[in-house]
Amino acid sequence: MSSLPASTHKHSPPPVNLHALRASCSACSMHQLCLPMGLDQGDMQRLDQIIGRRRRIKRDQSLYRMGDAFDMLYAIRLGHFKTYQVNSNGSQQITGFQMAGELLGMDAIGTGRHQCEAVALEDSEVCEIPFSRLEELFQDMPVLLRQFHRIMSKEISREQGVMLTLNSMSAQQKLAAFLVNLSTRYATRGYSASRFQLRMTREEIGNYLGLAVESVSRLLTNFKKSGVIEVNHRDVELCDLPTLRAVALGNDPCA
Amino acid sequence: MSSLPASTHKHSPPPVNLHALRASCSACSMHQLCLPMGLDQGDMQRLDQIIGRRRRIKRDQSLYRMGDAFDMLYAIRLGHFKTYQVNSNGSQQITGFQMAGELLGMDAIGTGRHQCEAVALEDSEVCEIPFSRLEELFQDMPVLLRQFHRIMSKEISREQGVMLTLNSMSAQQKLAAFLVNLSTRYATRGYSASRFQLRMTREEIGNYLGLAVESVSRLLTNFKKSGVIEVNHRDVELCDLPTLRAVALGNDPCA
DNA sequence: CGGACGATTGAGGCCTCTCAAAGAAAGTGG
DNA sequence: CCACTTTCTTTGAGAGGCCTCAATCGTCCG
Repeated sequence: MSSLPASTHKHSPPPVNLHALRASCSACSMHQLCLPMGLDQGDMQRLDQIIGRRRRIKRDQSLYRMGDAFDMLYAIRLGHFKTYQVNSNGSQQITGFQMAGELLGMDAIGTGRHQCEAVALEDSEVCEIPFSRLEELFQDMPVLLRQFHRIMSKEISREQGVMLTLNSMSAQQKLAAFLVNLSTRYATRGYSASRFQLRMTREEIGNYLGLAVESVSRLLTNFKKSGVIEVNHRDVELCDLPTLRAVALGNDPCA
Repeated sequence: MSSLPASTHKHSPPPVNLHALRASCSACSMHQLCLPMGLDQGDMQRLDQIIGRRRRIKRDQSLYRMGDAFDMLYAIRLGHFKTYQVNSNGSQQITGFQMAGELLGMDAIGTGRHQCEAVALEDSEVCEIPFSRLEELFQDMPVLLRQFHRIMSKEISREQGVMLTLNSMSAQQKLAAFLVNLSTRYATRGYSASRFQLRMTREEIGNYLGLAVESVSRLLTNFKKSGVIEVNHRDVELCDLPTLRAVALGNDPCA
């Protein structure tokens, strides 16, 4: 970001035959989940025009770092990210795992600087959304503004849910809730609710949930032995989703 | 909210001599912290016009409940609130303590229903801000919109900070960080950073921080014995703020 | 004055962490 | 393609921080 002049928006529009390659919102499979949700064709094109480019982020690469100046929001087109804050000790605290269709960078609006760091969990792609230009669009496009508010509001709700999880659940409940949450989000995106790959390490899961790596590992093994899930490295199958949900709610059918 | 027809905005403007009583934004001591921050006189009056009334909420009374339809945001004029979600077990999880100048209800925008419950910790007053009318103002007042985004963004950041606190701090650190946080917020409002009253019970503090009441009590006693704080019931004095900050960061000068 | 609520203090137990080690997988360089 | 390193994961044993249970005390309020 800081390595580029702020002239991206001065690029002349690409020729029509390149339009598909440019990956417009209307062509994007995520547009029903993402910022353009609810926009008509015309408005979606206007949004497209301000989205500078799509950018590839390799695994383990940072999209932005703590303290970076805030210019852009990022919509994940493809792949997965984690966001984390850095503790006073220098250790990281993961605050969320984001997947395609989700927006990154909203926590930076308040101060103008990024409050956390976003790192790709696998090779990923994001759409860069210059925030000042987005603000201009807000003046003309109430539907877009409304959708933006919905997204920010839901992020607030999500974090409240995490607070509840962290504070009032046992380790077993936390992990069950985590798996159910992933399942739901994949289902929303048209993927299987019962089979998916974990994009993060056990350590990252533990960090997010406030558990030691060893606890995560042990709990996964326990779930496997109970027959609730099948797990092989990163591959997970939720064999008994109802039971897993029950565990997350604190009803332990094994006990 | 649901008990009133949505015709509040049809009220004719009050006579000028009642204007002061109506507690306009410009007359409010919180206007530099609250939604009207940065607005010029004219814009502030336009905002004033949509703010229906100020409403008194008695101690222990709900401002809104989980599942209530969302119409309004609320700006706290006076007093303190807690917000909490209700667990599957029926137990509550406090997600925040709010004081004058802070906005309540933002987590409801995403779904149109309140995701948590807000209860007054003492007799309080709020300004009711009809959200649909606020959205109309956004179209004409970019400065207001920007401030609104800043506020929402900061709420996201705040919750990320809480996640970090809950996950990676010892009980002692949590409580120290909690006291420092209150201190900072009171200082911002022109009150003493070192002497204030706790508006919440020990149990509510524990609930918020993920600690048992007994732990909170013990820790407060320890801090008192160490001479870092003075505490008498709800009255707290932070005698040694630097040390308290150090404790919050994980450096225990007593150890 | 008495009941309810909140706060404090003590004793004991459990859940989860820490420490330790080894196996498995993935990536690296020859 | 294989040896090597690094990273990730698993499993075991033990310790500790915080919770739970229980009782007492102080305060508020009807």
